[in-house]
Amino acid sequence: MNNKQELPWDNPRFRNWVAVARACHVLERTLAVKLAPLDLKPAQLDVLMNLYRHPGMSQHDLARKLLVGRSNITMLLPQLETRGLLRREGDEKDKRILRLALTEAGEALLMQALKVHMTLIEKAMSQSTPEQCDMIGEQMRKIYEVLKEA
Amino acid sequence: MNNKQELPWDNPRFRNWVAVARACHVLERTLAVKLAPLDLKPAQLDVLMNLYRHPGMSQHDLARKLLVGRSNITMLLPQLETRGLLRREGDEKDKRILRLALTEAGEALLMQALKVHMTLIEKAMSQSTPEQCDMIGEQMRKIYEVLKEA
DNA sequence: ACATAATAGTTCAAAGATGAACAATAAACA
DNA sequence: TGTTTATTGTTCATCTTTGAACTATTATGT
Repeated sequence: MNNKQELPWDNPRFRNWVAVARACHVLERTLAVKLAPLDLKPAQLDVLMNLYRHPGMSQHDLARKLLVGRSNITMLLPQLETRGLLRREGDEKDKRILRLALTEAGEALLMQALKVHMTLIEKAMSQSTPEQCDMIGEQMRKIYEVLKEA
Repeated sequence: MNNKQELPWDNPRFRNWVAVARACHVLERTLAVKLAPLDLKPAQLDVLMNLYRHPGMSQHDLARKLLVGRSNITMLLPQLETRGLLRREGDEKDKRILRLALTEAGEALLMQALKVHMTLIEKAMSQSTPEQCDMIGEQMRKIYEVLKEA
């Protein structure tokens, strides 16, 4: 009964992934701090970003994009809608669907927030050469594809 | 009044970091699902892993390692202690400190959980060559160092 | 057409995370 | 020594996140 399997910490893949997770975590926390002056949380920024790129999205689409439950979206949107950052209007053909879009104010705030986000990411990714950076992105997209339907 | 700054999505660093964040997110969610049979959450697994590698840690040390608040640890530990997975005993010299260590049961459960975790990470990181994998880890450790004191 | 199944969004209760205020203890320093 | 400052862990109120149950609407199949 020897359950001394090869310990994960000796495995490069394991150690390297842990580094990825830690970098992600610390960047997320830092982003939260930097966004505080705009009264915006990372999750809310994610919403604004997706609506900017995909106006007319449904809540269900948004939830899938953000990898969260639909109820999360339901709880998240009213905060932003009350602040006049986005609009929700029912679809003509399918009365179940609410189509989402940014307002002028939402777009303006997004631009400010993106500056903050971009600055932070620049600080992080400028550690790597452009080639390294692209390679990292490429591998991560592969990982996403492999795991998303698992 | 042209606030059409260069859009982040055109910036490789931005797009590639987004890929990192997405990969992290989906792996974390998948891990949560795979750990469910063991009645263990990713956050709890993080605790067990750290206690295995650093027995005798204080709660404060643990919180710093996990990048969370001390109160978070206070809320997290009783669940595991009640299940007999870890011990908390006061330090002799400094009566403020509680020293943490895994029990036999805790170590056994950790080994099972690590198998699950490792399988998942293998699946993710086997997309990359060993060289790519090491490079990714190296860059991520740099990012962590740059951001952790920001 | 009609019954059944699937989908979009909401509600609600439970669990998690966060930060400020607090008690106990230790360290620093006059 | 005695006073002040720091540190450790806890408590508590608040905010998020989550998943299951629910309503309303559309799609499917007979």
